[in-house]
Amino acid sequence: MKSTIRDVARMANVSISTVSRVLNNPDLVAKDKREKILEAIEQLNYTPNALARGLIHKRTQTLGVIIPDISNLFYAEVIRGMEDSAHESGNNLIICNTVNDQARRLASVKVLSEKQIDGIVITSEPIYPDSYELFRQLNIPIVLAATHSLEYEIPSVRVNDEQAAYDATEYLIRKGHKRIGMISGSTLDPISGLPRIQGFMRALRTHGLEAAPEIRIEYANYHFEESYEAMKKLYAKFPELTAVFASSDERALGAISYLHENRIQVPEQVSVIGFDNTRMAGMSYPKLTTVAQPLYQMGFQAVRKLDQLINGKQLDELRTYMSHWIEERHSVRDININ
Amino acid sequence: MKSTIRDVARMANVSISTVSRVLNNPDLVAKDKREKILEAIEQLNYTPNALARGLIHKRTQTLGVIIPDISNLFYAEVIRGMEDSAHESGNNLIICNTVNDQARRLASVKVLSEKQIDGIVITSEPIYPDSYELFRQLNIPIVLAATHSLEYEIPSVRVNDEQAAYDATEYLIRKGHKRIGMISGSTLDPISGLPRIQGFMRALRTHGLEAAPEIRIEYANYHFEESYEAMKKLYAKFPELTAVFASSDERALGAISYLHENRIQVPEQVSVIGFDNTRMAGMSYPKLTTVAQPLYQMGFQAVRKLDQLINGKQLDELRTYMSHWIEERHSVRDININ
DNA sequence: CTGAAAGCGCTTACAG
DNA sequence: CTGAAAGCGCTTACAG
Repeated sequence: MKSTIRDVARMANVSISTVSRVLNNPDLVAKDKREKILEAIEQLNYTPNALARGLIHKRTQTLGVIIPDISNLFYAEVIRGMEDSAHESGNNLIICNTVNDQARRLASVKVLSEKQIDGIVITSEPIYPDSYELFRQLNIPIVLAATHSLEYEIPSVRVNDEQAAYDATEYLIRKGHKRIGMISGSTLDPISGLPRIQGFMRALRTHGLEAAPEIRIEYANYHFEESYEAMKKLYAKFPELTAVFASSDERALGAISYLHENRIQVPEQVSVIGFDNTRMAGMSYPKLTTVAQPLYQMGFQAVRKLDQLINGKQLDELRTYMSHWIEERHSVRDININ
Repeated sequence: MKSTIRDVARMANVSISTVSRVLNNPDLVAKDKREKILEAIEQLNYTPNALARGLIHKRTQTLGVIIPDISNLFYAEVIRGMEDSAHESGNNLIICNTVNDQARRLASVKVLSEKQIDGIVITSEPIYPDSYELFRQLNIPIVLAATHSLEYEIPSVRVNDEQAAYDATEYLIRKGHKRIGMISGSTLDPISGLPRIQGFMRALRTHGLEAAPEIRIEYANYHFEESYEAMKKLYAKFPELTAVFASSDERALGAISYLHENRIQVPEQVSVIGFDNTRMAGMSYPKLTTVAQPLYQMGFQAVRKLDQLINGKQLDELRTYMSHWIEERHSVRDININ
């Protein structure tokens, strides 16, 4: 059996109040008693029960994290950042994988709330009215990571997807490409879909190219296989293309796989730029040039922000946009050169 | 403020005992009261406080998971399996990333214990005496995933690494390879190191080939970059090799990267087989033939086993060895054929 | 400096 | 069927 504060008190011949004090405010306790108590604690291997503490303090030092699909490599670095940040602020993370299911998502939030976690970071999901209603009801601090909400006043940490997509496209244009295609998430997807499409098209227009989304864009969910198929279709309807902007690394690898299998050289014949800079990007062949999101930092900052929110600190800004950059590797060719 | 059982009782004009009963044993309560209480619960958006419950039941329905490096893609599928299993048995998972640091590992276990989690699954780590001592002291159910302990009686779920390495090597031999090299983890690593080396050498010997580890084996930690270097060294000292067994997918990709960059065709000139079957294996070029571990199932079963342990059920077996298989893709060439 | 008491939000015998 | 009481393991005014 685990020993309790009562056992310690008995062994040290003091009241439980005094034991509690040496734990929380040792200066208030006379030296001799303090030492005897410390010794008893040691002997009994006593550790305070965090449930009892939580009940009193209304704080559990535990945070919830909602993730749509934890097997997506995108989250590996994000979670690592969250973990480090949590560790730094003395918190633990309960991670809930919602399998992209709104019902399971709401259920998870409810359970987390029952467990009295101090706050939740929600990743990658758009915030629907029923979610927001639940958050309000539960009155629980929320931070969004890799997503945001313009309708609601919820703190968030993400990259400016529209601009990042613009930059990716412009990068290709600077490298001399004009016949650029895109493999994108659905237009209904407010994160890796719509804004990146908008950025893509804005860059084309800005540089005097026709956007022509019907022929330039092909859609795929975030899986490799579907992106492979999308590349196939894209190539079929737009065979003159010299470059592809894939709106995630996994999509880029799916595209590259199709190209390889059809003996189309990357980047000699077709250049590919990805998005995310997951760890895979550095392991593929050719190594993937990609729009880097600061994945670790996004996770780190999201938890940091949540911790500030919980502690009633003034947030520097409601919606934080972290900076992205182009991580140049070997999958894009500069056409100007030859 | 969150409403409590007291608020519900007041609104429904009953005692808190009765409210508690409709929550835990509704049949014991008269229908009219029950309905009134349910209504009050609805109105107040009442949800029971899991801390208070946990304090009484000595159960939190929360499990701890210790992971050495969560950014390692190996864990993506494992955690997904754990999550699904936990969800099935009504548990949540607190995930602790220990950054491969024994001090942080022990600290994590202590915090988890203070939070009264019901059990812990530990992944990939060898069990040192000080760990075991702590587990004993804390008297907390433990299950090992992707590792095991022969010294201690701790339940575990893993693959038979020695046999899996044997099979990988034999697979290469069957494909006509004799000059086979290996990129391995350290001999000190009891998981991805020693047993896989032993399996590798046993296969060579069984098939009448000299093991000659000094020239056949090069070492690398689990990172891509180091494996790239290892491949370079291996190739330098053993240039006649026609195949390499890399003891993880990431090591395999590092090796392939080196080969690509030096215009050595994979698999035409050198075949590569990996280990793990992480999601990357299907996304590389060429797609990686690899020894598949049932990652999702390992995670799922580990949590399942832990749940059984917690509920005092008889375990089917202390040490579960899950079956592996060779996932044939395109990185190994059959030399016999031409 | 220290102990007794009240209380955090629940559950569960015990009486009636 | 229902309520009062004790108790889970703590913390924190309050008195002394």
